Amino acid sequence: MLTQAAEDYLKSIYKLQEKGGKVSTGILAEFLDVKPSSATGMIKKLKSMNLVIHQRYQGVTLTDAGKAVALEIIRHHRLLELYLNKALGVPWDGVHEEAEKLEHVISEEVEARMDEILGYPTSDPHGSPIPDKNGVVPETQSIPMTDLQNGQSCVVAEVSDNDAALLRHLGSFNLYPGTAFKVMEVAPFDGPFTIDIAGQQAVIGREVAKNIFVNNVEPIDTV
Amino acid sequence: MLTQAAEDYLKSIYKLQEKGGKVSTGILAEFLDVKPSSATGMIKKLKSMNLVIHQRYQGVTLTDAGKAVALEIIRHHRLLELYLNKALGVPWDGVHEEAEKLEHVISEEVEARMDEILGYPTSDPHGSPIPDKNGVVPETQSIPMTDLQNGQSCVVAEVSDNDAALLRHLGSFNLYPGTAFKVMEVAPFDGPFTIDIAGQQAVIGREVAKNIFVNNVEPIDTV
DNA sequence: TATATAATTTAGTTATGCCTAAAATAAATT
DNA sequence: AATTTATTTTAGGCATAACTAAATTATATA
Repeated sequence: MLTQAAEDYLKSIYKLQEKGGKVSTGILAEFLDVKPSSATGMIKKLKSMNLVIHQRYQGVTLTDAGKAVALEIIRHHRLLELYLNKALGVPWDGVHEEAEKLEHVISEEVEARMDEILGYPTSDPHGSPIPDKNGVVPETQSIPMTDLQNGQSCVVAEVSDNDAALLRHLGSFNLYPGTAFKVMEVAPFDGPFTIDIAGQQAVIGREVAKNIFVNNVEPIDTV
Repeated sequence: MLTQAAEDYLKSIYKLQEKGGKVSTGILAEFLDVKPSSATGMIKKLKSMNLVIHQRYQGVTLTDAGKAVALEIIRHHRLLELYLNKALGVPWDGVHEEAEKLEHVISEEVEARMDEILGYPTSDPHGSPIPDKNGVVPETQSIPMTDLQNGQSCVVAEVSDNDAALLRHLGSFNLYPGTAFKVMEVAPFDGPFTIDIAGQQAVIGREVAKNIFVNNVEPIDTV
C-alpha cells in the first residue's frame, strides 16, 4: 500500500507532465511546497517501486504502473468532487479540500457506486476531465481566457479548483463550466476583461482570467 | 488535531466503558490488539490532553471532552455505515470496514449533509444507535439472543458489526435489525437455536447467537 | 575554454507517532 | 508472607517524511 505522500507525488508528477512535459526535481518540489532534496528522496523511493523513471538531472517520468496510480487518484478526486457537490450538496468551493482527503481512502467499490449513481460522468464541477475506470482520460480542448480578444464569445470549459476564494468569486458571477459569455472590453496594458454573462456585466482581472479556460470560441464580432 | 490512533483509543475506551464499566489497560490493549505498554503510552498522551482521567492501576475514564470526541467518531462511523448502505448501495457486510477509514476523515459539513439526507436517523444498518450532533445517544434496550427460551418470539434489535462473514451468514437468513423470529427449539447442553423467520426455519449456533441482540420479547408460547 | 550560476544529489539530522521487550512496581490471591 | 497477575516505566525500534548543508554535476555566460 502506498503512503498518502507517495500518492500525492505521483499525482503531481502526472499533472506537471500534462502541461509542461519534462518534470524536474525542482519544479516538483515547488509544486508540492517541499525542498528539492525532499523530492529527490521520494523520487528515489518511487523509483525503487518501479513507479517512475528517473535519470539524474533529466527529470522524472511515470512508468505505466505509476501513471495508473496517478490516474486512479485523480479519478477518485474528481468523482468525489462531483459526488460531494451533486449528491451531498457541498458547495463547489468546498469540494476540493474534502476530496483531497477522501481520495486516498475510498475503496474501489465506493468509487464504482459513485460513478454509477452519477451516470458515468466525464467532468467534475470545475470542468476537469474524469478518467474512466480503465484510466482513459476524456479528450478536452480549451484555451486560456487571457487569449481572448475583444468581441469574442465563448463557453467556460474549466477553472482551477485549488483556490476556494477564487471559486466563490467566480460563483458570484455565475461563472461555472458551461456558462457562455462574451468579451465586451479588454483594457490595454494587460488590464482586466469586461465580459457579459447572460446580460450581466462583470469585470475579470488578469490574475483571475489566467485560471479560466474556455472553448466554443466564436470569431470576433464585427458590427 | 488528533491522530487516527488517538481517536481509535478514545472510541474503544467509550465502547468498553459502555458494557464493562471499568476499563483497564490490559482490556483496552487486548481490544485494540496491541501490548499493554502501548496502551499505557497512549493513555498517558490522552491524559496530557485532558481527554481521559487515569490513576495508576485504576483504569481509564473519559473526560467530558474525551467522551465528546469518542461520540463524534462513533457518530461518523454509524452515519457513514447507513449512508454507504442506503445511498450508495454498499452491502451491509462491507460498510463497517469502509466506515472505519472514512470516520476519521470526513468534515462536519459532510456529516451534516448525510444526516439530513438520511432524515436524521437513530440507528445504523446493524441496529446500533447513532448519537445525535450534540452527542446524545438514543436509548435502546435489548437482550442477548442467548437469553431466549423455547417458544419465545422477538425482533432483532442489533447485531455485532465487525465480522463481515458473520453478517453475510445472517443476511442469508434475512436476519436484519427489525426482523421478527420465534424460537422453535433450543438444543440441550448449550446447543444451537432453531428459529422460524417468516415461515423459514434456520439453525443458529451459540457463537452466532451471542452476536445477536433482540427486543419486543413475547412470553413463552404455551399451547 | 574557463568560470559563474543553477540544479541536483548525497548524507546526515530532526521530528512524529506508534510500537515492543524487559524490568520494576503495585495489587490481588492463596 | 509468598506468589501470581496486572500495570507501569524505561529504553529503544521502526517507519514515514520532512529538513539542512555540503558536494557534485550541468548549463549558461564571458
